[in-house]
Amino acid sequence: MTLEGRLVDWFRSNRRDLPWRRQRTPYTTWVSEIMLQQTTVDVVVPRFVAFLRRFPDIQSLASAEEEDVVAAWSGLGYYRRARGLRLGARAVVERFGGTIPSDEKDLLSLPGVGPYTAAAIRSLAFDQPAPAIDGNVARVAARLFADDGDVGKAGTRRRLRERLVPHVPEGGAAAFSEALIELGALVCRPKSARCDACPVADLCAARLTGRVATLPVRQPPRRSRPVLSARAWVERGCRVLLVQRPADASLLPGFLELPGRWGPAGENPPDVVREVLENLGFDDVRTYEPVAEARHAITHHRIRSVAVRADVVGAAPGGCRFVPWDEVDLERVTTETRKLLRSREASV
DNA sequence: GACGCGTGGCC
DNA sequence: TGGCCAAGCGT
Repeated sequence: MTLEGRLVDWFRSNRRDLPWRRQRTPYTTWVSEIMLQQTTVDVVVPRFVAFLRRFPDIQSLASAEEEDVVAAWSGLGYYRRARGLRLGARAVVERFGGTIPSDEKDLLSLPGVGPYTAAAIRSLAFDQPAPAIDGNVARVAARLFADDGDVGKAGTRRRLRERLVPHVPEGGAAAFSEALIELGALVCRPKSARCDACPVADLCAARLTGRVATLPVRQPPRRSRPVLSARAWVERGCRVLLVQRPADASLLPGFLELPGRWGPAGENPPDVVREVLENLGFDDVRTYEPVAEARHAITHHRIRSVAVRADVVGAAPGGCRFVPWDEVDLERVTTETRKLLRSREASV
């Protein structure tokens, strides 16, 4: 049987039951593909279901407030994706009469839709012969064709796509595209390729030349650096002091957090907290002992967060405010601060 | 083309 | 634990 025939057959009997496969529409495809960018399936599944409940169609998403869409994205990371999705929905309503386009150029004109997502929507939702090359498929194809180009480079991905396109079966573009993704996710794994379970192992050039373990080629990732994040824990009655990150911050714009800043690992948290509170405009800052600690990671940074209890005199200056505990909206708080709040809660 | 952008899980 | 990874995109 042909390569494509075996892949599609394998997919038919091995495909996972995932919510976006149950109701395959351009909208569900779009939302799920954006959520799945750099994000694992297990994390996405519950968030996808909740998001679809909250924004069941493109009109509801287009008319939603940005902060509500971002809140629905809470914990998924890469929040630009949420803002792009909402802007994209508005663009679809305004420019395409509310119908998600199937044309590649039209799709690429939507914010957050790049080569992968455009191909995914075209193939999965419209059955067009556009194999979607994500990390999984790049790995599968690099091994299948024994291509030793850097799969992180656009040129390599283009070449792999051109090698795959001739295999797209007539009337089976969606199954072919998704089968490649699924094979990469379930069988042709980065570390342990389960070639014994692979339907195309005997056609795989990497397998035939003993290079499965060394393909695909990719640039080594950058090293992560340790960071100390010192946070102020200021309570007043049943309220806690929070600041809102600037709307134009590149990292987590608009999110609420405990006042503080990142710094080198050697800094003294109480000193940093004092400095931060004084810079906010508070007088008579007193710091006490650390009350919560958490570990977090943001691309290339390993963060050790320490919350230091402090007292201040005077009203909250602009940009920060005392929020009643029962009104702290965890969906609008950074994950780092959420971890600190939870850690404190757990130890009380 | 390199870098910034989040997070959770796994070993 | 730290490194590595996961259905990328925008600049």
